[in-house]
Amino acid sequence: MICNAYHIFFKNLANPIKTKIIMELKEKPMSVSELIEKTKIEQSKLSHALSNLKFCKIVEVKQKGKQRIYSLNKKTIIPILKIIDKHRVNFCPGCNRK
Amino acid sequence: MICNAYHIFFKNLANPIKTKIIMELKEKPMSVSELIEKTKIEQSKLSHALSNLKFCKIVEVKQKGKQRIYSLNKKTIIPILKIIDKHRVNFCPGCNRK
DNA sequence: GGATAATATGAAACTTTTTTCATATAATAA
DNA sequence: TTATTATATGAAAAAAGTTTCATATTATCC
Repeated sequence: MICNAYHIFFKNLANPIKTKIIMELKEKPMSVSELIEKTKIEQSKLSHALSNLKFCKIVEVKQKGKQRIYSLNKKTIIPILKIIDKHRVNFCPGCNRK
Repeated sequence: MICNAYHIFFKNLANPIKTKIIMELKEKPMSVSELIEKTKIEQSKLSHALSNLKFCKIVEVKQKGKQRIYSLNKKTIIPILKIIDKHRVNFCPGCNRK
């Protein structure tokens, strides 16, 4: 997997688990255990997902003792989420319901 | 399929055929036959792809005689593509090679 | 109305992603 | 240096997405 095409990057956003992680990390950097607790996503699944997100530099990691603290690349992700929010309001009015 | 989650929208961008279509429509609105000619994507494949893009309002269609003219929702898509271009320059320097 | 051109659709086959599960690794504490 | 906690990894199974192919639809021209 090489991140040299748009679609590789977007695969990370095209998956509900990965967007859930992103939403959580939007709040603050977190260790994996904290993410597990907040998202209720199973450990190994989370780990696989984080590994993809890291690959495309959507998140980055720092070691802190036994823990790894993941943080969001806000510079890229926040503006994208904003565009989608707008898109839904403007073009998918029916789509905003749960 | 309901477009009420980020990841549904992004599925459209997470696929090389769909991004190819987007790149083509960035230039100008086009009929399906014109898209076939430019992209060399097979008719039915193109049609399926366009149907998803349309669903999420990434493209829209207008009938013109027998033809259907597809056009890109530039308001949403152009800014997103720009963000990714920046992202690659800033965070994935190794990823820009073909 | 029938023929033709342009595009869409449905379903099965195929491919790619995700999930699961068992196990590995790495850091710290005892 | 062993035990424990935190996280990662690989591979097979399961699920989801894409392709293919045959056929349907729709608009126009005759």
